[in-house]
Amino acid sequence: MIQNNTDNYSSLDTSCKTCNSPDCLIHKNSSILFDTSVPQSSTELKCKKGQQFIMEGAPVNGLFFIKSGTVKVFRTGINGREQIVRFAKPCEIIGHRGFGTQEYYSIGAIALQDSQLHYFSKEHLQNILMSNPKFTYDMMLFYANELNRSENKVKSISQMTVRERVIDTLLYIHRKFGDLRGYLNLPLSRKEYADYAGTTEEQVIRVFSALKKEELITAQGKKIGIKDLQLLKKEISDHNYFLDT
DNA sequence: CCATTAAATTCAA
DNA sequence: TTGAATTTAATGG
Repeated sequence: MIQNNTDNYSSLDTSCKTCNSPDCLIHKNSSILFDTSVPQSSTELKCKKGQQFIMEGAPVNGLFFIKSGTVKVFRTGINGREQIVRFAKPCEIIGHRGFGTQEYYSIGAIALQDSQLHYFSKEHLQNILMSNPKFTYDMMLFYANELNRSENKVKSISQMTVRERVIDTLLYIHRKFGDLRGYLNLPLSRKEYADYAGTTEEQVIRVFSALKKEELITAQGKKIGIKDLQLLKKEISDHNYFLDT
């Protein structure tokens, strides 16, 4: 049973080969980003599963870009409750919120799997942003998307029922990470679903059980399968509409 | 929310 | 590969 592609870790190269996405911000602009004439324009780091690479309150020195693996971005509330802001996959940027004016991160980030990250210093990026409209435009699109999603999330948390928020979370994971052999391609604990949906673990379990009984999803352990995407979508769209990414 | 049990994962031999 | 140890899910108070 050791046939899974767990990780091809060894192949390190600065050109981002693993990523073929034409939409990838870094890929599209790799020639400037990895400018070899600028010393230490980027550094690569590996991050083990469960390792936190952004601490809340730490000073912002640059941006992270995910090369491989997945990451959760969260904010800690007053009573220690964790609010997961988003899940990020390869080609995405982490830590951009504090980029411009803010001095300290208001979020933390933890690798959900062993991950490889690129780190770009603030200075290097600022230079590029000033001189390269194409890159700046791509960044702006990224920010716009993030803002859109973030506004949407506020709405969903304030207006939707627990059940709807859990379904919304499932759909979000499904859209973003897809499924593999019928299961969502991202193993998350119930707690993590809860932290994203803004509920408790128990509530998530309850909703999952109900959905299982209604044959809308299947679940064994952390493997969640979407059985009836259309019905789930329908249930959400009654109250709300949702958007991508 | 907490305690209990069932189930699943990890780890080491 | 197996099963003991640890972690995680599920249920009921």
